[in-house]
Amino acid sequence: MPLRIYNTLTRRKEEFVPLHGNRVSMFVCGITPQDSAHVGHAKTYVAFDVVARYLRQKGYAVFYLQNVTDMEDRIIEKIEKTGKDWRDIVATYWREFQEGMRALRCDSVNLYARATDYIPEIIAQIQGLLQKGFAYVARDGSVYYDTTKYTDWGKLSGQKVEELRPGARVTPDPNKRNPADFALWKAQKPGEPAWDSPWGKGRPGWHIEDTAISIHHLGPQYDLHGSAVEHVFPHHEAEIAQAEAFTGVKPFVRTWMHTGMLMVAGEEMHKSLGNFWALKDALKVVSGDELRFFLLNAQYRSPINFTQAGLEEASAAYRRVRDGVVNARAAERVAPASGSGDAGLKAAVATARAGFTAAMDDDFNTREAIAAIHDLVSASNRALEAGAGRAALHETVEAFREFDEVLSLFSPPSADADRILTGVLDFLVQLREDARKRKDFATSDTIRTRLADLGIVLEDTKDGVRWRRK
RNA sequence: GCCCGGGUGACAGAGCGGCUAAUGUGACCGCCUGCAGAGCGGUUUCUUGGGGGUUCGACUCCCUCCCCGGGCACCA
Repeated sequence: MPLRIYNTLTRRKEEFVPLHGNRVSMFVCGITPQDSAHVGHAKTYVAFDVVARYLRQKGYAVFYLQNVTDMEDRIIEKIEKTGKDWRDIVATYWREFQEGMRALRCDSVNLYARATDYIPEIIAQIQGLLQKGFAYVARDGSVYYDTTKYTDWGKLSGQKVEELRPGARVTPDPNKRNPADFALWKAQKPGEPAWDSPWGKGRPGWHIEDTAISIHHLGPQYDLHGSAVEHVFPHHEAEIAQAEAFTGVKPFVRTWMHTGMLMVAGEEMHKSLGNFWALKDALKVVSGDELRFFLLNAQYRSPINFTQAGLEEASAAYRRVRDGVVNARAAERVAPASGSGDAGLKAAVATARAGFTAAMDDDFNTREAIAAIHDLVSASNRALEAGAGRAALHETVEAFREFDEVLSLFSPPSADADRILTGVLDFLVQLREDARKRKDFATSDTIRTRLADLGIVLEDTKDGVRWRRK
């Protein structure tokens, strides 16, 4: 079955066909490290992590590029507020972002490209736009894109220039010829970090780094560009205008993907609303795996409401799935050759695989994919009660592994650590079993209590004792 | 005002032209159990925002109204 992706450019789900054979180039707008990353960032990057993983599982050679806006207005504001060097600000929040990404298992990006490492490419692109007449130099040495010269302006967002309300949220820059124009290069103001350019000292505008970086690495046309919906206009509109004017190749990007917003208690998350959730604070309330599950428990284009109740529900559902997987793995180790639950379990594996693939092929519907996993967990639990054989359990465990290759929710963090832990626990479980046989419940309960304190839960079943992380 | 999304059981959230409308959470009952936990079985609740239309048939397509979220020129 072909993979279909909702393309913001055409407002339809389209069959995904890469430009160059099985190679896929994808670019996702990265962060500006000027403050703590928040749960909204997490939602977007978890979504695209899964996109990259699924494409790779389908056999595509994916190059996933993400930029880092390490010089921008908000960083300058931060300099003014804190008096710190911009490099320190960037380094601090970048480290924090990476820690967050690690906790969320987002590790599929091939290259994080920093804007300030691409000043020559940015300048070259601005020069090209000036030569082709799509840009002009203002009196202060800033360079602006002339949106009146670009006839496709608005094709991504469906906006018409004349219907927009200039200054609805931001005061128009007086240097611009038209309010729609946007800065390609910003002239230095006293004390600001700056780089040399043909127009004097200054720094890149917000939109130009993305096209300079992505065209440099991915070429004048590529497969996927992702970000959150809030960026459709003006940011992505500006990118299209820059790239297509500069290279003459249309469309700049074949498929534009946009994630839905994260809301807090039904409202947009904003510092000013006092409902801001930094990723690092959220990770104090839930584990990275639980948060990842929570975020994937909705299709990526849907908005998600970040609430305590929602998190608790996701944690409960997450544990059910994880424990089901852990129990199937444990049972496989000790399973007999065959069992009465085998036929049903094998059928359930086939159904779950088909369901998972169909869901993911339909615009990365992780919610439905998770439903398929739930079904297999139920079937596996049932089979465990009825008695399941090694082969059927192996297939089940293998299916879970395949699903986890994409969703990355419950694979153990380290195979080696897991092996040692398994050995130690097997030993303790044996000691406890001996005590129970002697009816020495004081000893057996002490072992269980102490392990529980350490976050390991022991469960007695008719097939023996199972353990799992709390 | 204009441009996008969306409104489905107690809650979260799929399905988007045709079988009793997934799945999970919650609640309740039962089974299992030294105790506990998890699991299993069962029950609980939706005719799909309102109205109109197309069709043999619509949650699913079209029109209209209401409501919610996002964007409207430097937010992932």
